[in-house]
Amino acid sequence: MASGKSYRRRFEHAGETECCKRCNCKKSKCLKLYCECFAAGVYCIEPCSCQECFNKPIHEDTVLATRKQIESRNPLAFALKVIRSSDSVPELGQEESSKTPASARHKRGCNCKKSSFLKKYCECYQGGVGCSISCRCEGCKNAFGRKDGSFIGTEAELDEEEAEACEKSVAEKHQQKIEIPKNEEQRLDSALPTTPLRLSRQMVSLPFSSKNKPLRSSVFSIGGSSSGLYTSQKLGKPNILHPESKFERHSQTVPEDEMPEILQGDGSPSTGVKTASPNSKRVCPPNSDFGPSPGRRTGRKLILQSIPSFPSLTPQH
DNA sequence: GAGTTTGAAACT
DNA sequence: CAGTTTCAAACTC
Repeated sequence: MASGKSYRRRFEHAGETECCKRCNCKKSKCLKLYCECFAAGVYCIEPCSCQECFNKPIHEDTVLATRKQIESRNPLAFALKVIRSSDSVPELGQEESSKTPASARHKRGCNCKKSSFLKKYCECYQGGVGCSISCRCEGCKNAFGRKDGSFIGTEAELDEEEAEACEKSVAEKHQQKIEIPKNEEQRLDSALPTTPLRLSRQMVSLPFSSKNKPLRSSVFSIGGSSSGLYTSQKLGKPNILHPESKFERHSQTVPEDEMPEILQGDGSPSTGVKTASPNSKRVCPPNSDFGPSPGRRTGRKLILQSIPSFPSLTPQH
């Protein structure tokens, strides 16, 4: 019920974004990071409202080339936006749901000036992680951790001067409107202040520390990876990702039963399952239809390249 | 649904 | 590296 609704809300976005991304690009041709699909490493699909889209299997060459270019400039461009800190998850896979340490941090940090971490404009907010030193945000009200490292709860924040300033303008206007969404708040409640908004399971990144096997990517490829991932089989070595990024990738989120599209740039030749359908039309994961089943961890995200591992088998439940 | 706001990405 | 422009999402009305 109530929670269900909130959940839904959240998932509505998440669903679109993660499951079947639907962009509305008009000028970027979906070949820039502006495009959510492209940024996520997936091809645009029917639901997208983009125009002059080049982010399609048909233009694979272009897509991969562009990706390469972007990555050459910023290797982390396609990496997860949120990464985990070192002391994160000692053991996840068991019950991370309630204890996800939000040591996760936004990769590059945000530069918010007006949203004060209170709106989705903030990438940290979107990722549900705390701001870090890398952030240059002003008046940050991130409850999961401010850039200076203070994770204090809301109380302290409010007192902060900077927050005050910002808060003034913002809060004044929406006073009760903004603030962290209720459903999230609830979660926070029981969790540590640094707990991520909701990526408990969604973005959980697996620390490779675990013994998870390097994982058999075959599984993914077999399963249904056929969808829209960029598989670079054409480019001999599209392996855009270097060992370096591997780290990040490792911490990718765990694909749920339904994995949309994985970016397999790793180039595993063996897994050249790319577009399975002749039409290359990609459909959203079957059972999920973004359906936010309250009881299930809807978490499914696309994974870039090497898919890490799956904690055994979704012990969640 | 149209218009505004916002901050990342891209460009210079 | 910093400033500006471009862009599409988030948000508001």
